[in-house]
Amino acid sequence: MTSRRILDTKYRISETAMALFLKEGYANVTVEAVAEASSVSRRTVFRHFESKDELVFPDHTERLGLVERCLAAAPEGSDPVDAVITATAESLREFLSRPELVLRRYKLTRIVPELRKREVVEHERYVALTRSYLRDHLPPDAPPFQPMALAALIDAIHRSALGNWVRGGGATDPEAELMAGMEWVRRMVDHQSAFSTAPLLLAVLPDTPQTRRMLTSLKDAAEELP
Amino acid sequence: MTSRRILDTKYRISETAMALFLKEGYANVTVEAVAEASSVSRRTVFRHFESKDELVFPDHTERLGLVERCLAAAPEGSDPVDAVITATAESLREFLSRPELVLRRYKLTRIVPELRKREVVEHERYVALTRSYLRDHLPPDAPPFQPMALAALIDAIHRSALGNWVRGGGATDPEAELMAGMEWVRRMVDHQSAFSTAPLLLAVLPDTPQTRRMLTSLKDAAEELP
DNA sequence: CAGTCATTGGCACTCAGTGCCGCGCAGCCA
DNA sequence: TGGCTGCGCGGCACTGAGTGCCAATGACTG
Repeated sequence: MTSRRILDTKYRISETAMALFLKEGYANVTVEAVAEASSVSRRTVFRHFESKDELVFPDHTERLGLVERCLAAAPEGSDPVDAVITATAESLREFLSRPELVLRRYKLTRIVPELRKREVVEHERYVALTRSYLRDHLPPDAPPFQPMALAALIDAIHRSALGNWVRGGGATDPEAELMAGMEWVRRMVDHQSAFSTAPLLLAVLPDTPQTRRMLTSLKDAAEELP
Repeated sequence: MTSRRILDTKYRISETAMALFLKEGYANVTVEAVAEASSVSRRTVFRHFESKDELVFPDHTERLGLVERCLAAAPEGSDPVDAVITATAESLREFLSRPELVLRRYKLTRIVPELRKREVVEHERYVALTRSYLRDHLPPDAPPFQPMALAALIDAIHRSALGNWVRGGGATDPEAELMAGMEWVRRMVDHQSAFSTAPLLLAVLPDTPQTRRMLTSLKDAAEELP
């Protein structure tokens, strides 16, 4: 286990680094300068961070562990897609618990291509986790691309909700957006499986105002289902 | 326009580099060594490639241009999702036109984390392209996460098909897999939009052998539609 | 033949990242 | 109190990626 004291200095270094990057530009700030501003040696910076760009993502490995624990804690027989959705919601909550960090990071990643690349790689680590979980827990008769597709889909919605929140300066409700998106996913997956396995009963009706009204009530009723 | 002569030396350097990386290990090969083995100077290597890891992805910028042209060539009123699917299929075909490059790259990216990261970043450039296209061409009443979600989904299926092909040593039919996955996407999206906009007509029927048979024929008929 | 553009080579320089060693400062035991 | 141990840190030297600058070579044009 990593001690609290180490985590403190790690976050301290990260904060001074991000402040410097924002003020002077990422390329214009050497690791040496970060070390000086943080009152540590250059060698110590590289003990806490693998590389210069990681200075902007001090929380990521922690969050990855959180998601891993979430997935492992899911009950045995439960729906794997639900488990991934829950873990994603947890990850989003964790993100929102450090709003200043997320907002400053956003500013940096929009400006500095190097950091944007790193952000993409970090997200991939997270997607890889959920993907392998889905691979292990999805029914074996599912199409082979489903684990990869669903993991990418869920991550995209996660990023979209978080992105809208950050772009809006904190005005939106990202957890609600996430849940709305996840409903979309759930419904799509359910529709899919309904057509392949469940006993669906269909009929063609004349297109009259009456039948249209019936359709509308059916649609409304369907959307209110759990 | 880049001249053919430049492209030739570029690919020549890339090939000798990949051979060296496979033989001696990525970290053990300096750019200096690549330059020597390619009979060019170190400076020239860095004129053709931005960085050492780009040596393994000499075709990527080309392919990105291909996708861009494909999307731009899509007819005005056509379905944007179809346009993206077509462009993705084109990109896959382009991939398959260099099987040796793809297979060697796969070996490298599985072994070398650095190169895997770079691969992820390269894919993100492609997803960003389709995402922004979808953002511009999807109907404005679509959910805000749809561009991001669909782009991620389509790319995931693309990667899955290509990945299965590479892992299988060239045994599978990636274009068929791609199309199957895209059918899945299309059906999911259509179900979704059918429920929200199109005049769908539904009725509940008694669950009898007759109605079940009718359902089966309906389902088969629906799957044969373009 | 002179001039221009494109491609390359060579050189020097910055800086990220690593290995190694020694120091200081806890805590722990006698 | 004194010695022992382990962890976190600083200092230093070194490799190698990536860049800027200028000169040289070669092809193409008027």
